[in-house]
Amino acid sequence: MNITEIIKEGTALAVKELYNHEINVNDVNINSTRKEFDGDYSVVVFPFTKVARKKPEQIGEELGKYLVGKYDDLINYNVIKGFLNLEVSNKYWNQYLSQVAEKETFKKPFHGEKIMIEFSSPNTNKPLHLGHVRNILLGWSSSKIYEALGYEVQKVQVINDRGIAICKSMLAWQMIGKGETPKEAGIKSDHYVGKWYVEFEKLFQAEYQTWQKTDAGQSIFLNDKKDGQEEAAFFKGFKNTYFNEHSKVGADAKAMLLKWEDNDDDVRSLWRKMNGWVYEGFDTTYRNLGIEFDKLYYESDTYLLGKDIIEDGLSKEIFYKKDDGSVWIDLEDAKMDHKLVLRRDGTSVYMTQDIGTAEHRFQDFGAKRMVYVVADEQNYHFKVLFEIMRRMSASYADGLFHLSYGMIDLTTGKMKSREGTIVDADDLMTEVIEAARVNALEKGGLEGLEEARKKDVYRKIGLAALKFFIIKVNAKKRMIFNPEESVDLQGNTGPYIQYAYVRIQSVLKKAGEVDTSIATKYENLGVTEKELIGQIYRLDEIIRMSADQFDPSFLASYCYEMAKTYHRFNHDHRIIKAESEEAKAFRIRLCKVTGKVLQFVMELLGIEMPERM
RNA sequence: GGCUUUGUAGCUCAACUGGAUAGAGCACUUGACUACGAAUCAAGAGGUUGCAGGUUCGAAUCCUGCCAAGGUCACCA
Repeated sequence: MNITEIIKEGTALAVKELYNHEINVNDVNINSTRKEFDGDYSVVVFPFTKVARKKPEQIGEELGKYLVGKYDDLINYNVIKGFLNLEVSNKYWNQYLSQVAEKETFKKPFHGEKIMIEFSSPNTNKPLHLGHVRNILLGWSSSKIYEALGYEVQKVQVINDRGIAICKSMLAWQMIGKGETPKEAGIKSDHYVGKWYVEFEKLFQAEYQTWQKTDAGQSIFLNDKKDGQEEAAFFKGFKNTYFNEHSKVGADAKAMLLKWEDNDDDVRSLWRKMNGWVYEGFDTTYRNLGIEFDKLYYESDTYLLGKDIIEDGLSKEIFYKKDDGSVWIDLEDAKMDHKLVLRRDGTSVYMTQDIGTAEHRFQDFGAKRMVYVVADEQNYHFKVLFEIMRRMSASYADGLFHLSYGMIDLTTGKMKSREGTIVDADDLMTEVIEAARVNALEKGGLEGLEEARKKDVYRKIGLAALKFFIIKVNAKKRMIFNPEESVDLQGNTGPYIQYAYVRIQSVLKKAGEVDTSIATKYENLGVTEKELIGQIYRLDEIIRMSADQFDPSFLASYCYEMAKTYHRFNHDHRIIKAESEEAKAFRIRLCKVTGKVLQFVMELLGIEMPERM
């Protein structure tokens, strides 16, 4: 049994014996003792004042005396206000360290449970951007965390490969692309398709502007405008209607979508060609980011799913049909609205697809837990979806989870494609790696290394800076992205943690073979040494917490704290020329374990460690 | 307007889920390389936790009401 459990159980036992009152072990409130006081763990004694009918200080004394008397590993106590500070023996810490040093891995063995995690989910008409990067890092990291807890994880990407958006790119390319390929244009292929999407918007805007001046445009403006509305404001709001009802290119794009749905050979082959370009580009981006998927779902395969489930639900009276033939669900008793699930022409909407896809995936993989990594703008959608699945009595309904994250803002405001402020994922990676290269050359720590390995280190450092910068922020919160800070290499950053690891490797290399078996004879543990072991001790707890809340940011601050303690330890103590052989053996062991933990946790965050930097 | 999320140092974020004097980094001011890597360490300054009430031995955290910002309320995805 580990020390925190001993303290909790001992306290519960003490309360029972001393005050004749039963309490739940988990209700014992303990935390790490603050630095300014003596001790390792503190028990909060206020909750016992009622049952003991004594002052907190007196209860603290009595509990402290009881615990220290009963358990050898607790060697001292003091009471300050309502807090009982307990000191754990050096022997305990030292033995704990030797146990951890024996471990081959911190990963838990497979226990049979499965979890599916969907993330990234791009559209094929545009390249990946900063928003996707946050999504991907959260999804990837959550996958790694659940794997570490012994789950079988299925990493899934849904590709939104159909719809009006990709038709716009296709149409523009067909109209003015003259059969050009991305290779001929010298542009990364997903960016190339994105370029035609932008070209379409230009064509459309030009057409729209011209139309606004025509008699037809003016008469609609004069008839439909609200009182006192400016012409520019009116036409801004009218854009969608214009696209759907008046636009030539809009009609062409819609016609193309219909042809696509009719399986028209020419349209389908153009669609396959251009999506192929996009996938090629995405693959490169994913590879550079260091991530991969186990399975891809294409919306073109799944967009018709779900209708049969709606029929089934209709017969069970979970849904109802309106006079016009459209199908709805009434969620008012769950404090939501009525929601459409089938159009009056019988075609599906977004919700229908998601209902069908959930069932489809469950049949594919059989995971009771399915996680959707999607930005918080879709909170309501998922709330509705999960409620519907519950009412359909899906066996996995309670295992559905929306990993909702806040969107990223820039220091200058929101990212908007129309204003050209979208931060592109490929550009971003190039920039951070370049910044890492410039910095590494300045520091000169890589001299003598061959060029290919140097490049690998630049990549690891740059990506660490970028990934850590994003992942250290609580997933649920909206965050502000400052490009300059994202390439910072000092302070609370990925490279700071990498540097701790590199220092460890350097020490271990210089030390050579050291017999660590005498480490447990070392008795005078210093403050930073104890602190470091105390942090190692918390690894499982932090992983558990990140998993439960689907938030890797806990692990990010955990490794930052640990790296920081290591740097201080490294500064305060001599390792290779320690004051005794026991001290040296102990510190080498501490270095090894710290290095292993740091590497393990950073891997859960999707960040690689360099051996030098 | 309904529902919902957020508001903490000049800036970017923490605070282990109700515990002790609210902590880090950046930026700013100092100090430490003839020490195992200075991408480091040590120190200084910086706060009415949006505001006002309430619950509690104890509130940044829970409740209520305001204020501000975001999201969402499509037969879009």
